[in-house]
Amino acid sequence: MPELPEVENICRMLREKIVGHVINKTLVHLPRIIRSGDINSINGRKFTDIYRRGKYICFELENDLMMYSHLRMTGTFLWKNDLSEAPTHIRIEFELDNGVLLYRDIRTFGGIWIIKDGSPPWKELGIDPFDSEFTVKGLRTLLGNRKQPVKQAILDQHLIAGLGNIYASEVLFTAGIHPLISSNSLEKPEIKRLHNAIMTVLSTAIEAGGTTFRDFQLSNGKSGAFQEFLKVYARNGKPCRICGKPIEKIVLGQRSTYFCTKCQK
DNA sequence: CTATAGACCTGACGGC
DNA sequence: TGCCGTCAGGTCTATA
Repeated sequence: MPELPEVENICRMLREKIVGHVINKTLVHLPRIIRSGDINSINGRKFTDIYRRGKYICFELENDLMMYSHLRMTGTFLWKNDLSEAPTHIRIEFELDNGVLLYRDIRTFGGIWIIKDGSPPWKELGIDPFDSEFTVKGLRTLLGNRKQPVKQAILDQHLIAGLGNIYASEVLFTAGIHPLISSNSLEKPEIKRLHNAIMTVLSTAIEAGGTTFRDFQLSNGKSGAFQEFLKVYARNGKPCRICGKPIEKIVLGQRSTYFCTKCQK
């Protein structure tokens, strides 16, 4: 499902379409997607901004009204000028004055929160890697407090918000760090490499339009391209792009984890 | 506090 | 063709 780069691309695409435009009508096909608030309270309101915090999408509307969304495994927002070719698995439709915003979600794990004058739906979301306060020193402090395997630590949204299962494996490969290494045993040079890898991998993935597996679609209905550049994720048994040794797959915290035993120590 | 398994869902794929 | 098990980009909750 969407991780930081995919969510960032969705926000960028939607910003051009929805900001400054009014929601005329909302159609809810699957009510349990709405986790809190009154969905109809957004009707007649204008979107004033859209941005991202970790993997959450934050839609800002007039009158201090916020709509938040988390896409979980299979959610996405699609933009259509009209519904002549309606996609499947549409759970919520937002009719704007200039087109239609669709919330699509196959497995229906995602959610939408409508919040008026209140706090966001998350509690204790970790630092976003693109926040200027995300520094090597800060990362060292975060990881120094955990003894769990570093792969699980960087997946923990309470520490860093945005990395998911694909990019966690990719980042550790780029940093040359073994996923099972205890988080608090990392030395300063490794933390620095890890910080650098997080920024490089995420930035590159964002520019590539994110990663597309199965039928994930960006808001323009298209796929990302980063799957072509993955170095370890879902490449078990295939040769490491650096040393040629077959990529290993293990299960860590019930999540598939991929790495090269030679390049990651 | 940690660590683990299960739950929430739908669909694609491989094996028999 | 069909049935069954496994797996999937995430996160929350219950249990030991």
